[in-house]
Amino acid sequence: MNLRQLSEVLGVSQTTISRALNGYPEVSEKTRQRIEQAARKYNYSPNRGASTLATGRSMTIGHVLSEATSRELVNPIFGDFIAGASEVYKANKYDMLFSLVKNEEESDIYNSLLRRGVVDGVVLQAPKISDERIDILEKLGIPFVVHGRSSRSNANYSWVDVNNRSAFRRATEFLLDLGHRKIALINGLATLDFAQRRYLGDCEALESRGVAVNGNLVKGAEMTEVYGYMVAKEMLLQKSPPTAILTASMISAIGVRRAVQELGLTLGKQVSIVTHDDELSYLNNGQQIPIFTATRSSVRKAGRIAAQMLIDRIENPNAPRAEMLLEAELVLGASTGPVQQ
Amino acid sequence: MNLRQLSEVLGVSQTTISRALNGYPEVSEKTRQRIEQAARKYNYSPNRGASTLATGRSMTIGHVLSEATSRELVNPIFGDFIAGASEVYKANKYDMLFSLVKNEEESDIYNSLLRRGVVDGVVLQAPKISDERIDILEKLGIPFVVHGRSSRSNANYSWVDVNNRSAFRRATEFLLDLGHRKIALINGLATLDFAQRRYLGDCEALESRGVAVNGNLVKGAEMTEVYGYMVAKEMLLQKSPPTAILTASMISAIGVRRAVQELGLTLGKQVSIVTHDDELSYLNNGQQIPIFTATRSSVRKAGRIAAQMLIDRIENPNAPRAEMLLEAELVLGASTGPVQQ
DNA sequence: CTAATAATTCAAACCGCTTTGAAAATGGAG
DNA sequence: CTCCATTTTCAAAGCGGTTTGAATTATTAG
Repeated sequence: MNLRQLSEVLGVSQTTISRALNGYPEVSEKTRQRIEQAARKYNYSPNRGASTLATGRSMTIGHVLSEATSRELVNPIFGDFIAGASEVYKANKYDMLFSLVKNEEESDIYNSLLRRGVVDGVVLQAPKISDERIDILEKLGIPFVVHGRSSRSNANYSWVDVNNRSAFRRATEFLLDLGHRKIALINGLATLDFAQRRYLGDCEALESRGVAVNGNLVKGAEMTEVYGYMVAKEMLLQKSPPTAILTASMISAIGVRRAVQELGLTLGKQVSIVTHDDELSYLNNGQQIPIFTATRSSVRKAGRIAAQMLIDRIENPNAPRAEMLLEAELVLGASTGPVQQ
Repeated sequence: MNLRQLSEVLGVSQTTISRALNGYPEVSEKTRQRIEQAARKYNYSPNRGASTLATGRSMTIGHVLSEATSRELVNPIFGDFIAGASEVYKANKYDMLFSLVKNEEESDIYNSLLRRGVVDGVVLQAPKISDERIDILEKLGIPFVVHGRSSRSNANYSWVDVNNRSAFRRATEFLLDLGHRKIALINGLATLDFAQRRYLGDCEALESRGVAVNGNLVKGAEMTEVYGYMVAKEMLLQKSPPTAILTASMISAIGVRRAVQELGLTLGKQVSIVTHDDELSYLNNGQQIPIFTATRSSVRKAGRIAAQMLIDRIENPNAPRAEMLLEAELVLGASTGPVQQ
C-alpha cells in the first residue's frame, strides 16, 4: 500500500496524509485520527527511498570500520559500542549502516557515502594520533562525531572520549603506592590515539615519582589474548622482570593472567595487573570482587553518547561542536597487591 | 553534481549516461569512455534514494539483533560474523544495515524494513529451537538466510550452520576415549538451536558408550566468562565433580579455566576442557599448541557464506533454497589429558 | 447576513534516478 | 544514391514521497 492508494481509499489528498502522519499542525485532530487508523489498518508506511529523495535526508548513520586500523581484526569493543549507539538511533528513528573498508578505500568511502546520500552523518572510531580521516570529513562538510580524539589534528570536531591519560596516570600511581617500581605497559597499537594517551598518563605518574620509564617494559599492538600472553611471558622471563603490568583491555589482561599462571606465579602476589575495562557485556569483570583491578568506563555508554551527539549535529547543523570526556573509575580487584621483596 | 547537471555539461541525455555507467550495451564504447571520465572528473555518483525509488532495490541487507535473544548482551561472535558478511556485501556493492530491536518489536521490524523498502533481504542470527521469526519472514516473502537452523520449523529456508551435533559428539567421544566418564557441558542458552544440537551430540556420544547423561552436569545460559566460571566452580565443588568440561565458547572456557586454577587444579590433569572455538579474531586459540582442545569453525567464514547465499537469493529469487553445513575440526590443545584416578 | 479571518484541504511541482518506446544517426546492400 | 536494418541517442513517464501556494471550508466580527 502506497500513499496514492491510501489517499484513494480514504478520499483524502496525499498532502493531508503526509502531514497527518508527520505531525504537522495544519491538519485537524479528527482527520489525523482517521488517517492514523487507516494507516495501521492497511499496513502503510512511507517508502524510504521516496522520502529520502523528497527530503534529502536518509535517516541513516554510517559506521565505518577500517581494516587498516584493525588488520583484519575486529575490535572486540565494536559490538558493545554500536549496541549503545543503536539504542539511541532507534529511539530517534535512525537506522545504522555499517561499512567495512580496506585501507586504500578508506578516504573514498566517506565521500561516496555522502555524495550518494546514503547517510546523514558518520561516527569515526579508533582514531589514530594523526588521522587524515578527520580532515577528510571536515572538508566534506558531513556531520560526524569521533569516538576518541586525534592529538595531532587541530580540526574542530565533536568527540566523546574516555580520559585515558588520567585513568592510566591513576592506575600507575596506585601501583606506585603499592611499592611497585617495575611497572610494564601492554598497550594497544602505538599509532592509535588512545594508546598514546594511556602511555603518557603512565609516564606522567612514573616521572612525578622519579621513576624512569623503561622502554623494555612498554609494548603495544592489537589487544588480543595471545599478544598479552606473549609479551607478558617475555617480560616476566627477563632478568629484571616487572612486578606489575598495566594492560589496555580485559582481553589482553586475560592473556597476561595466563602467562603469569603458566610461570607458577600468583596474581596479586608476585605480579599485579591493572587493566582497562570497557565493560563489554560478555566480559564482566567478576561479581562482588572484580577479578582485575581496573580503570573502568562503559564503551556502550560511549556509543550512546556519540550517537546522541551526532543526531544533534545533524538536526541542528550550526550548533557548536560538542565534546565529552568520560572519567574512568578505578575499581579495586583481586589482581593487585603490594610489591613483594 | 547530479545526473541532469552532468548531462548538461556533457551535452548527452540522462538516459545515455545512466546506461553508460550501469554497463548496458546500447551505448558505444567511445561515449562510455567519455562519460565515465566526466563522472570521475565531476565526482558524480548516482543518488541512492533516487535509484532505490526507480529500481525498487535498496542494495542494502539487514542484520537484526534482538535483545530478546541476547538479554542486553551483545553476542561476542557478532563482530566477526558481520565482518565476514561485510566483505561479501562490499564486493557485491551492497550495504549493511544493522538494527537492534527489543523483544516486542521483533516481529514488526522485518515487516517494517521490507514494507518501507529499506532492505532487500535480511540475515537471521541466533535462531531459537522454535523461532517464529522464520515463519514471519517466510510469510512476508522477503529473501532471507539463517545463520544456524531452527529444529522445530518446517519452513523451507536457506541456512548456513556448523554441524554442532557432530562436533560435540566427537568432542565427547574424544573425552570418553581419554577415560573420562563425568563430563560436564556448559552450554549456551537452552532455547537457542545450536545449544540444543550441541547437547544432543554430547548425549549421543555418552549413550553410545553406555554412560548415563547426568542432569547435574549440564547447564546453559549466556556464554560469558563469569557464567563459565560460576558454573564450573559449582560443579567442581560437588561431591562427585566432573573430570572434563565441554564449553560452548572460548569466552566461557576462559571462565572455566579461571575456576579450575582458583581451586588449585591443573588444566589437562585433574580437569580437561574442550571448547567450541569460533575463531574470533581477538581470541586466537594459542599459537603452535592450542590453549584449548577445541571444535573449531570460523564464524567469519560463516558470515561470508551467509552473505553470498542471501545475495544469490535476492538476485535470483526463484533459485532453489541453499543450505550449507560446515564441519568443525577437532584440534588438540593443552587443555585435555587422560582422566586421573 | 456579509465580510474578513482563520483553519483545513488540495492539486501540482519537485526530488534524481531508471527505463520504455520513439527518433535520429550510421552503415551496408542493391 | 536510395532504402532498409542496425546502432546509438533521446524525450518523457514513472517510482512514492514532501512541500508550496492556492482553493475551499469553517469561524468570527461587525
